[in-house]
Amino acid sequence: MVTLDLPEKPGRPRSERAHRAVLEAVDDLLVDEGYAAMTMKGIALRAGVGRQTIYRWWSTKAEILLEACVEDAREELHAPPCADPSDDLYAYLAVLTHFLTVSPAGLAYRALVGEAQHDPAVRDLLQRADVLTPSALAVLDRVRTVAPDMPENDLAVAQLTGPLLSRALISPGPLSGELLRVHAEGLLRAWAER
Amino acid sequence: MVTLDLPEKPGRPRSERAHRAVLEAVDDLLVDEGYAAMTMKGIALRAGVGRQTIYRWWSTKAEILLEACVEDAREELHAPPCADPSDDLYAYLAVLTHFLTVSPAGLAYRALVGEAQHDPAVRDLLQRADVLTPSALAVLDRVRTVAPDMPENDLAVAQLTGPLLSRALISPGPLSGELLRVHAEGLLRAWAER
Amino acid sequence: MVTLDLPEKPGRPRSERAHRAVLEAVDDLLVDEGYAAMTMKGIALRAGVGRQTIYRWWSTKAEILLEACVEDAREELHAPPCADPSDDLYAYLAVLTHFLTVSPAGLAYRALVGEAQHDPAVRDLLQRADVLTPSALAVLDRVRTVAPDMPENDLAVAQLTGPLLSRALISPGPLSGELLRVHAEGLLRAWAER
Amino acid sequence: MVTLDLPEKPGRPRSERAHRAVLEAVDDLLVDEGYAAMTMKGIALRAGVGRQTIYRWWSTKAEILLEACVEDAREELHAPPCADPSDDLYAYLAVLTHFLTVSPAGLAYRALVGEAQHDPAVRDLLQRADVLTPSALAVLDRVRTVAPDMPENDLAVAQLTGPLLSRALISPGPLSGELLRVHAEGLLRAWAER
DNA sequence: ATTTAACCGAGACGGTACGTCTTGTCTTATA
DNA sequence: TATAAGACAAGACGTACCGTCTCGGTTAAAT
Repeated sequence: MVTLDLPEKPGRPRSERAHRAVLEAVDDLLVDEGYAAMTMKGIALRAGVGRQTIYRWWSTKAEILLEACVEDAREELHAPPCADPSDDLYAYLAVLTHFLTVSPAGLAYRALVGEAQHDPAVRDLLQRADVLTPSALAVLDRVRTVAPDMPENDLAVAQLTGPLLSRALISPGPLSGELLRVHAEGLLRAWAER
Repeated sequence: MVTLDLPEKPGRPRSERAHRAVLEAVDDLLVDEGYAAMTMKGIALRAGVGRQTIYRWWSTKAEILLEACVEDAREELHAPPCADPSDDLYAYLAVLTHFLTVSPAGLAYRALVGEAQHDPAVRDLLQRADVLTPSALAVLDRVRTVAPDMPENDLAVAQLTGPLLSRALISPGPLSGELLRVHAEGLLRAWAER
Repeated sequence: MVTLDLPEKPGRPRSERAHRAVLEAVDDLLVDEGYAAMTMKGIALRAGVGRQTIYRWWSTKAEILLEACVEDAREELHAPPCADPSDDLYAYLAVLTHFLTVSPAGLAYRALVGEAQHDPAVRDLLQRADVLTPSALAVLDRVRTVAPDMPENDLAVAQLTGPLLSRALISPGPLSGELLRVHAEGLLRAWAER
Repeated sequence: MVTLDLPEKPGRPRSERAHRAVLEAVDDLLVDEGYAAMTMKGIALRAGVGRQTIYRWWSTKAEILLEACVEDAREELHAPPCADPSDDLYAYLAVLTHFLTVSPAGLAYRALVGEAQHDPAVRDLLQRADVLTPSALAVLDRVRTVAPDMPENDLAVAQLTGPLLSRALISPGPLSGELLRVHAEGLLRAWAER
């Protein structure tokens, strides 16, 4: 019998423990202390990890944030399809609001959007790995049949998610569920056959 | 006859020159170097002003930014009323897009929104002195007569401005004029009598 | 008859109140807060005087200190002559020790000597207006008849005052009265006919 | 067999290069620019060292000065014993004068004495680590046999070194060699059997 | 009685040093 | 060779004081 060893590199292998610890430390710090207090030193300390280890695997704080939120985001932004288009949109708006205003992953996402305003590199990073768009497109595709006048994706996504996102970025509380329902129905009327 | 002298306090009066210089330096630095490179030291140097002079009149960088954009914003976001509601909305969306994507004042505003994600104090500041809402409400009031189903201000403002703002914060280019027109008409349909 | 009016300058004359207030503020601050906390700003505040008023009459903090101690020093360092040379020297050493270790004027003098180590201009000032030498020379002149081998003034003054001054500058407490007596008698033996 | 490993703490060890560089920079700056111009920033720059590195190992400028002079002082203040007591005292007075008026280490010492007049903490520091006393005591011990009436160390050291120190702190030039000889012989007469 | 000029207090001005903080790199010993 | 610990150079931070300037107001001699 032949043993099929993977051609492992020499030396000590990457510590998955350290990897996870960093991502969790970022989430924790973000929730406990806020973004401003979240320094590289602090992350390393909280994670029980050497500072150099962080720089070895991520170039910038933004990359850590992105990795810290992107997986959770995919999961949290999945709304189960509903038969009724209004319900479908509403369900999505509800999970989106939850993500943006409650979830630690959403907190990381907002921090990332914030950093993007200060640093073009982060802006690029955020555009290449957009967190919201795929889930929004999935919903739009489902309701497209009953929304024949839906504009091109660019605008439709902005109309769907923009009000919630800008609200989450600027105002203190989330839009109420009732208003989310109003928004969903407004979109359907706007996109209905003329 | 009684002379009504103002009870001016003693001491050298505040230098309006220094005040203006700081606000202009902030705008210039933001455009030339970007937010990340905009340090207090740099502002003081660019303005030809002592560092303490800045701290005397503003507590934080955010306060300078706010003052640097709030006046320009009021002016730039004023769209002349149009007879046709669609034109009215469209005209506003056009100046808003210009503000958010081209104007230095809009650049300052976006930097401020960014900082608000990192610092709760800035978030409060931004909520108390919101830059976009007043101009948006002015337009909404004008079209309200032909939009009987317009929801409460909170949501209506978000529907009107949110797609443009979130777009400006995340994506590289502005929405085209054509899409702005589509957005305006969509809003009117959404808000039309059922 | 010719009137010999002083050619007084026009304008408001110098305020003697402010002059006194500054000198007293310096003494008070030195005693209450210590030299390090004695800033120009603090002196002006304590004296209830404008900052510019201080700079109008004194160029440096050292000049204020000098004026604050030089008069008191002349008075405090006057020891009444004694018939016995040993008593004469001892009496002077006693008032000198008191001046150097207890008197506010001596505190100012030590502060000045300290500043002289950091600033050549203060060193010059101190050399031109030496505070200790005149009083020391007065005593030396009185005992010279019974001290035929007293060296030239330069060294004799240093031998008389140096041990006390250096002690006051470096060590915590003053030399005891007993030791002052021993020092006085040692000097007389050193200066006695060989 | 038991290995006696030192329980070294982990992490990068202190850089001896930086340590030396700071001490040398202090000496250089003191000689080149004077104490007043010797800032922490300047020391760091001259030494090619981060500012924090200085604060990591020394609390105050005074501690740096002390370390910068204390080793040199020990070396420079060592006068080889002479058979003749007068020669012995004279040799010490000569090296002491050289230290106080010419040597960079002496310059640092004088700056330290100056700072001690402004800051009680420096005064304490200087008392605990007195620079002159040990060398003076060494000489006094050697001549004690021919100076039976030498007073207690406190006063004897002050009589020996005080005139030179106070002279160095206040007057421009050093005492001449001739006067040093006179001083030495005066001390021996003062301390001779009555 | 006005005018004039130097004085006075208060306090803002442009600078600069302070001591602390964070960043990204480096240098150890250990695993 | 990856790791945790931690020292390193660099430089921004907000505070304090420096000496100058700019006010409105006061005081007294010269008009």
